[in-house]
Amino acid sequence: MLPDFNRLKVFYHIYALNSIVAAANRLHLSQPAISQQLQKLEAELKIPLFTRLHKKLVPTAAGERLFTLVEPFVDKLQNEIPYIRQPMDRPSGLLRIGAPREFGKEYLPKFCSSFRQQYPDVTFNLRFEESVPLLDGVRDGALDYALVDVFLNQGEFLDNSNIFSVDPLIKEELILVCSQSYYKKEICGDHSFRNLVKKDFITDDDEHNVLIQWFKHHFRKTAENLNIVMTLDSHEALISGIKLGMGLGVASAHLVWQEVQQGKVIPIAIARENMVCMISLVQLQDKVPTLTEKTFRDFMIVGTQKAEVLEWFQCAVP
Amino acid sequence: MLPDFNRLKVFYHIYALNSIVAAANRLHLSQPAISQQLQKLEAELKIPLFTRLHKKLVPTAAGERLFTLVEPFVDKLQNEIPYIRQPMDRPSGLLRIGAPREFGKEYLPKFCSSFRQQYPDVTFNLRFEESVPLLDGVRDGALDYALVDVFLNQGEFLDNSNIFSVDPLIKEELILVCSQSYYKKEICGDHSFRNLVKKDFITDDDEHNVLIQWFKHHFRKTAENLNIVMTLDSHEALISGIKLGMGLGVASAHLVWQEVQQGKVIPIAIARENMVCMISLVQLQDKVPTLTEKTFRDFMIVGTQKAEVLEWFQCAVP
DNA sequence: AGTATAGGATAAGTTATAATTATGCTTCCA
DNA sequence: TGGAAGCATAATTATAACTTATCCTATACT
Repeated sequence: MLPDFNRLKVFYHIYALNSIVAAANRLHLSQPAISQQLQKLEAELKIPLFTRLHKKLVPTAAGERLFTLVEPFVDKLQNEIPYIRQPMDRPSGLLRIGAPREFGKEYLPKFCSSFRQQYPDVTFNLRFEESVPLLDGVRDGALDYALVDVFLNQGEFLDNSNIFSVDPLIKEELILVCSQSYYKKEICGDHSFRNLVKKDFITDDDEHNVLIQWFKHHFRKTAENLNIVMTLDSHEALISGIKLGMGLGVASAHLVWQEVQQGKVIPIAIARENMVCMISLVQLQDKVPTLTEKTFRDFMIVGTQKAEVLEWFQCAVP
Repeated sequence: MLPDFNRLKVFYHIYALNSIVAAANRLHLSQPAISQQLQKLEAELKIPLFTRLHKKLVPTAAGERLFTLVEPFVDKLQNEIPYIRQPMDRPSGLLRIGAPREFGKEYLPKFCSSFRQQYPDVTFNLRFEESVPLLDGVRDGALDYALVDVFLNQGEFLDNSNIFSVDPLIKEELILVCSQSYYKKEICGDHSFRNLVKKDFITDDDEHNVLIQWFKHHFRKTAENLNIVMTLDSHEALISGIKLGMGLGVASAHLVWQEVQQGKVIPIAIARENMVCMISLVQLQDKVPTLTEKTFRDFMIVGTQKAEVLEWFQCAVP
C-alpha cells in the first residue's frame, strides 16, 4: 500500500535539510504542520524515519532507504517540470502510420527512410490495410497518421470527417477499366451510361462508393443497383480481378498504366476529364500533434511535391 | 514549482489504465474524484495531459513525458515499500567510528580490515580524537560509534551517560608514572598520599578526572588542588611529557610497558590493585542501530576477546 | 429510428484532512 | 539563571478531497 505522496515530498525536504523548521520555511508552512505530516507518514509506514534528539533529527535506516527512493524522483521532477510544456527540441520517438498496401509497399518506406536520415531518433511502425480500418485506427488513437484516398468533394467518402484533419498530398486519377477480352465481348466501344450500368462490376470498397462516384462524375447520374459480382479486400486484388476479365472496376490510373499501354487493360474513356482523388494524410483533429508528428506531416507535404515523386503518379491516360 | 504529488499518483493510474473509471476503481474512489484531480493537475501544469475522445483518452506529448518521469518512481516505490521495515540482509554502507589517536592508529584499522574481509560492502570513516569531541560527535549524529575510556564506576567520567549505550570491550590498566630522573629527585620511594599530592602533574584531560580517579582509587581520598603543570591534548603527548620529566601522569599501562621495562619510566606502585578502565564502544542509545552497526558491534565485542588481542593490553605491571 | 449503455465532465454539498495558533518540553548557551 | 531554539502536542479553522446527482454524447443493439 503506497503512502501519501505529498508526505513523501515533505519527508524529502526534512531529510535534505535535516530540520523540520527549515523544511517548513522552504515549503512556506508552519513547523507543526510539517511535524504532524512527518508523524503521519511514520504512522502510515509503521516505522520511525528519524530518531529525535534535542534540536536534532538523525535518520533511521528506514529513513535513509526511503530517501534513496524519493530523492532521484524529486530532483528529476524539479528539473523537468519547467520544461513539460515545451515541445521536444528535436523529433524523436515512434510514429505509427497506416497506408494502403500498394502505397505502403512501394512508396512509404522511401519516405520514412528519407525522414530518418534527417531525424534518426524517429522510429516507425507501419501498417498496411485498406482505408476503413486505418481510419478506425486513427480514431482509436492506435495510429498517428493514415494515408487514404479522399475525394475532392469531401464528406461523401470520408465518414466523420469532422473528427479528422486532412492534408492532401498526391493527386491520383481513377479510371474505369476492364480486360481486353471483357471489352471486346461486353463493351464494343459503347461507352454510354445505359450500356455500362448493365455490366458486371468488381470493387474493393464495401459500399462501392468509388463506383457511384465515378458514374456521378462522368454522367451526372446516380448508378443504382449496380451488379457487383465481387468485392475484394484490396486494390491489388481488384486489379487482378479486372485483369482476369471478371468485370469493370475503378482503378488508380498509375497502378494499371503499364497494362493499359500493353493493351491488356482497356480504359473506358469518356469526354469529361478523369475523376481525381487525393492521397491524403489524415490525423485526429482534436489531438495536439507532437513536434515529431508536425515535422513528419510537413515532410510529407513537401516531399510529395517533388518532381520525381509526382512522376510516379502521372500517366497520360486519355 | 512542483505539482501536487498525490495527483501524480492519480495520473499514473489513469495513464496506465487509459481510463478514468478504471483508475477510480483501482484507487477505490469515485470517477468524478479522479476526473477532477486530473483536471486540477492539468490546471497546475497549465497543459492538457490527455486528449479527450468519446470514452477514450489519448495522451498528449506532455502526458507522455510526465509518465516517463512518474512511472519508474511509482513502480520502484511499490516494490520497495513493503520491505522498508526489513533490515538489509547484509551489512553494507558507511560506518563512522571515532577513537583515541593511539588506539586508532595501532589497532582500529586492524579490526576494520578484518571486518571488511567478512563484509566487503562496508566502508569506514575513521576519526582520531580525544574522548570528549568523540562523544560530541556521537551525540550530534556525526559518528556512529566512538571508542572511549569508561571507568568501571560509571557516571563519573562519561557525562550524560543516559543518552549513550556502552559496550565494554577491553580492560586497560592505568598507572601513575614519571620519568626515572623525576622519581629520583622528587619521589625517592615515598609513595604516600601526602608526598604525591605535592608534586607536579601533567594530564590529557581538561578536567583531570583521571588523576582524581586515580587518587580516589588508591587512597580513598579526593585529591584537591593538584598542581597541574601541563594539560595536553593527547595521551601520546602526555606520555612524551612524562618521559621528559615534567611530572607525574596517569598512563595506560600497555602504552608505557616498554619504557617501564627499560627503567626509563617508573610506576608508582601502591599495595592496592591497579586502577582499571574499559575501552568501550559507545553509541547513541535512542538511535535504532542498523544491521551494519549491530554487526560491527558484535564483531568488536567478540574480536576484542581473542587471545592475541588481549595480549596487546596485558603487562605484568606491579 | 429509437433505446440502452458507457465513459468523461460538471455542480453542489459533505466529509476529512491540512494547516494554523497557542503552548509545552527540553537542551544549550551566554 | 534566563532566553533561545527546535521538536511535539492540542484545539481550532480553513481548505481540499471526495461523494452524490446529473448532464452530454457517441456507440451499439434491437
